[in-house]
Amino acid sequence: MSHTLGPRQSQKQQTRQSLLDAGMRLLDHQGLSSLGLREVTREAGLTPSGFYRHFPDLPAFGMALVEESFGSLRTLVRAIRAEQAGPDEVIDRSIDLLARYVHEHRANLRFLVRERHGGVRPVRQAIAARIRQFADDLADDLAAQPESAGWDPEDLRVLADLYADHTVTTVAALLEAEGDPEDERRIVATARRQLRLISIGRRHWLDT
Amino acid sequence: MSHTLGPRQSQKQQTRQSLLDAGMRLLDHQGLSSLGLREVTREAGLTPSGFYRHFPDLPAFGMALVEESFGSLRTLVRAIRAEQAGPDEVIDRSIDLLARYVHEHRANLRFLVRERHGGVRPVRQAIAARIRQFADDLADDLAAQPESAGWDPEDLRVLADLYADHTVTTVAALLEAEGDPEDERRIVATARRQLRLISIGRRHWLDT
DNA sequence: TGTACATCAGTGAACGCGCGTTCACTGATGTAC
DNA sequence: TGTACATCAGTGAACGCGCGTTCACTGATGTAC
Repeated sequence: MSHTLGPRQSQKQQTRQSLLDAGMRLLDHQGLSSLGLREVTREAGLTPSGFYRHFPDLPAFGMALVEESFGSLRTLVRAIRAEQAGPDEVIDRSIDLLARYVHEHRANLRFLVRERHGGVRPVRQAIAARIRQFADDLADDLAAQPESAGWDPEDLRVLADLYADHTVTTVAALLEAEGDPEDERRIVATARRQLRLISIGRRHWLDT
Repeated sequence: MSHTLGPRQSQKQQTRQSLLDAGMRLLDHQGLSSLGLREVTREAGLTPSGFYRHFPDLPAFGMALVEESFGSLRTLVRAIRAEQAGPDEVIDRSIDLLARYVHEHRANLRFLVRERHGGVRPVRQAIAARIRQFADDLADDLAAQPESAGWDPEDLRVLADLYADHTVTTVAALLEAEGDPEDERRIVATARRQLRLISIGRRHWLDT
């Protein structure tokens, strides 16, 4: 029995979303651990006490922001996994994809990069777990490729970690560029060459 | 005309240092932007108002912590530069060095890794500048090596960036291990293999 | 060396302020008949 | 369809609290003679 939400429910959901949006907006300029409840409700146009109709407390709000940010990342991860680790043109396409995503989901990515080593432990752990999952998936993808014939599974995992860390580092660098096209081009070009160097290393890994 | 500091001066310096130490202790569990003046003076055993005999305000205290942390890093950077980017045993020694430094300067490194993408812009910029300087120096070192004959200087700079970013990533991973020997061994082994893969890529870079 | 005055690191009280959280409330939406 | 009661998202006042900063002070250290 599906039915559309009544005006009450849908209005509530909208308010909840406006709180999350306000939080993300404020987190562009500050860390999660210095984000205040009154600050968020002020930005969202809600009474401080109204906050408690949507979240039990401030830490829960922080975790909701993590969920929200990862949600927006799912398609990026899927797209990268579909492309990663082939010949040069695939590298080029992956990096372009990354650069485009940084433009479209700047706030979410900045939040994740910042809080990855931030002051709130549960948030840090949640982010680490997702990145580990990404590397695990990448290792599976690599194992399925013909270039990986004869590879020790552990070595493949090490390679996947290197790709994953490199991706995170590149995202962080692109964010730091603050949209400056010159900086972005330089970062993209650097990332490309680094991936190329890694794939050369991969090609000759079993030579010795 | 050199003369030892009188009791007043030396006591003042000692108090200043105890404020910095207290700050570093507190920053193990939280971000700079949520660090409070009263919190710091309480931890240091000083009156809140006494703080102003040593720092004009809280942001200045934050920058002093950056200075302090980089000071402890200088010898690490020098040691890594002396070793970096040769045959396998040199890779091994560099990584061991890194792991040792993480143990000895945990608080300083955690602070830098955390605030590298943290909420305080001047701090972020100061840290980025130092890492860039590290990569610049590394590029110079690489250029002086015989393996770099025939290399485009830009490619060398890209390689140096890869080494620098990899170093930072490894430090962050070691910090996350929280001293657990099992985790640390795994991280060190992974970092070693990744550096080896990169050096293989470097060896065959000019082949194509 | 002894004395009289200056310096200044650290104290403790006071300030105004914004914080997170609680509570009784209001009034639009939902439900039962 | 109309009516009477229940629900509950959002309000606004109030609370106790710790914050950063100021200020006049104290008493040990420094200096001049």
